[in-house]
Amino acid sequence: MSSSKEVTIYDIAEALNISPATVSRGLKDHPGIRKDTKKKILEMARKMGYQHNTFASNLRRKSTNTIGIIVPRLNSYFMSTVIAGMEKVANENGYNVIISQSLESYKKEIASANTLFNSRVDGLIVSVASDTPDSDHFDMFFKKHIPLIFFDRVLERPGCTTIIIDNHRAGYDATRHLLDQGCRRIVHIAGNLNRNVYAGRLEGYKQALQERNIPYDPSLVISCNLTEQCGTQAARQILEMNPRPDGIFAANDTSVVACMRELKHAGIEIPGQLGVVGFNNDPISKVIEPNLTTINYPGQEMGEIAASTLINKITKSGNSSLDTIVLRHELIIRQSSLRK
Amino acid sequence: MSSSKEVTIYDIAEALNISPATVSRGLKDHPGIRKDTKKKILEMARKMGYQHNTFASNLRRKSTNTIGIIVPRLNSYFMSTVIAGMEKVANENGYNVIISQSLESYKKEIASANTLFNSRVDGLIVSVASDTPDSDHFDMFFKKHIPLIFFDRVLERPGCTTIIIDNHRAGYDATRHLLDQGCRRIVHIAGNLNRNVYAGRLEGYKQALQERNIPYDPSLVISCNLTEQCGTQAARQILEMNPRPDGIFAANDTSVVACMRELKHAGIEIPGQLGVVGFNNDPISKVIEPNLTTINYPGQEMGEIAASTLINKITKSGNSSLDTIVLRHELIIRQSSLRK
DNA sequence: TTGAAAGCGCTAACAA
DNA sequence: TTGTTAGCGCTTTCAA
Repeated sequence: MSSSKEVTIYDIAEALNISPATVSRGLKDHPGIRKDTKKKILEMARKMGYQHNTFASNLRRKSTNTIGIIVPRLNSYFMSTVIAGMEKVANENGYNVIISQSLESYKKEIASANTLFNSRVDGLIVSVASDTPDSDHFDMFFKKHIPLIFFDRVLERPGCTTIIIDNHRAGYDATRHLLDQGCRRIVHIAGNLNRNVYAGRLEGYKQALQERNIPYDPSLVISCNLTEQCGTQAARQILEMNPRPDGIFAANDTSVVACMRELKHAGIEIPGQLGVVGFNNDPISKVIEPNLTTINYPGQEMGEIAASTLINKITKSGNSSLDTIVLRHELIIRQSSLRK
Repeated sequence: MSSSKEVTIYDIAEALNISPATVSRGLKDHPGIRKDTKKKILEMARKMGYQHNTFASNLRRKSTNTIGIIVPRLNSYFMSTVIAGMEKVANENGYNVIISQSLESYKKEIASANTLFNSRVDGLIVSVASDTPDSDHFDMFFKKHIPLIFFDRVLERPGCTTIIIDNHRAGYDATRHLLDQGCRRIVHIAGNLNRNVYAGRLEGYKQALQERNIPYDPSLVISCNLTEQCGTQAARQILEMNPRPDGIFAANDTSVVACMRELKHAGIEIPGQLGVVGFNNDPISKVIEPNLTTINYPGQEMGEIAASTLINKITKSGNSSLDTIVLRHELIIRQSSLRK
């Protein structure tokens, strides 16, 4: 495809009348090479337009300095900050990243895992799709002792570090806040309950109710895929409920924002008739009116920690004892929930 | 790092008592290999846990079947649909993609370009950062005849296909619509005017004004980085203007949504006192109240076309005559601009 | 501090 | 239809 030939270390070696081995060493920061030799090599390399050949190097070294990332989707504020954090730490440590979206599909996640495996990534960071049933498709990584880290939407897998927030506690905090605001019939819009994040939030919801001696009513839990459509539909269900709920705690902002829109259309007053709390602190939460009370958690930091933990595992291949890293979250109170 | 040895085609060859070359051919869809031989090979490969070594293959073939993508940011709805489209087409054609965010920084864009160049991508798709002054950092790609395609935020560069919408026309449509709604003093919130997309939208704005014999007033153009902060600040500027503007056309939704919030806080009625049109049809445009009139354009399709055009260039390395591909856009009218 | 030489795993030209 | 063989460009061990 390319017309001009590639410049190799052999060409440099020849031009300088030294050996390729020396050139190879000079191009890196190999200890035990004379300073002026190194300078000569670097200069000549620049002059000749030398370009390091990653493949040859990877092939030889059997390591790629590349980290694979698989996420459900890129298009949320949360995810993009997570990935920015990962890229930052990775680059600082001389790693590249390959990003792959599963688009919430188990099938595509398998394909991504295979591709990244074949690309010989040195490590993998994953947040799983909503319908991923198990972690079998990552077996190949475990077999080859390629470190794998889950974040946010994690799977249980021994020896596999996970980075999460305390979803149970966050769900509790959110629900508790609604209760404190006088809500008694609180709908929970949940995601796929096979996912830790959504199961945890639901458990927190239950616990908060229990503490106030409010019986758990499964008919108030609407489990869906947390899309806009799902939120709209949830609103319709809520409107049909009798007696009408007086609160909503949703497992993400996107769905509940759509839900609020629909409810407002139907003439429901928020927070007057119905207090609302979301999850994620998506920028949208500051746009919807009334502004949405929501749970914030640190995406960038989560990404940075995931990447640095992974790189640690890659380099010190001894098994670290760290199994679960839990980051802080916080309830951000805005108007949508303030009934007092 | 990995403990177990890799299975190579030699191992398979040995196990089957055939030559490595045959194994290599069997593993692909090489024409002229007996069906049962091929079947044998594939079975044995599976049994032995063979894994294709991309590096060796790339090294040998001097091509990577990988496409590089550089974009300013991942976290917009538009960008994530673009990338989904690219991934789709790429995968269908046996290509992988490597995505890199410039985070709107020229410096980081250079770094990304270098990395992708060293990764020997077969082609590159770019939407440039807002402060990128020229395309010199892509020279290496041109020199090696590695096809490069710009989309959305493009640079002028002969021989380089660009995929865009008609920003001039879109800006015209948006402004024209506001004029039709009776606006006379229209503020334009613009991005960096060195970028084609923002320059074009401004030109369209000017043309629409001219057609109605409204003199162009530069003090009504607020050029910024189109972030939320920028929108908020724009609102403050607008509030100080005397006489007060009666319309806003913004080059993206994010900024103008923040701007609307601030204006509403200040008691301005939208669209009554001030009609608003955004750009992008971000999901947020359906959340803000009143819902935002905006320009929609097809992200997924743009991504698909970019990828397929690029792959075409890679494979048929003859220079296609296509220079610019212009996709359709449409004005989506919602309440924020309806003053009649 | 430098050099010689082997080989990472694969592919493709050529031969059979 | 299959096999032989020669590298792709780099790193690294061992020797000097």
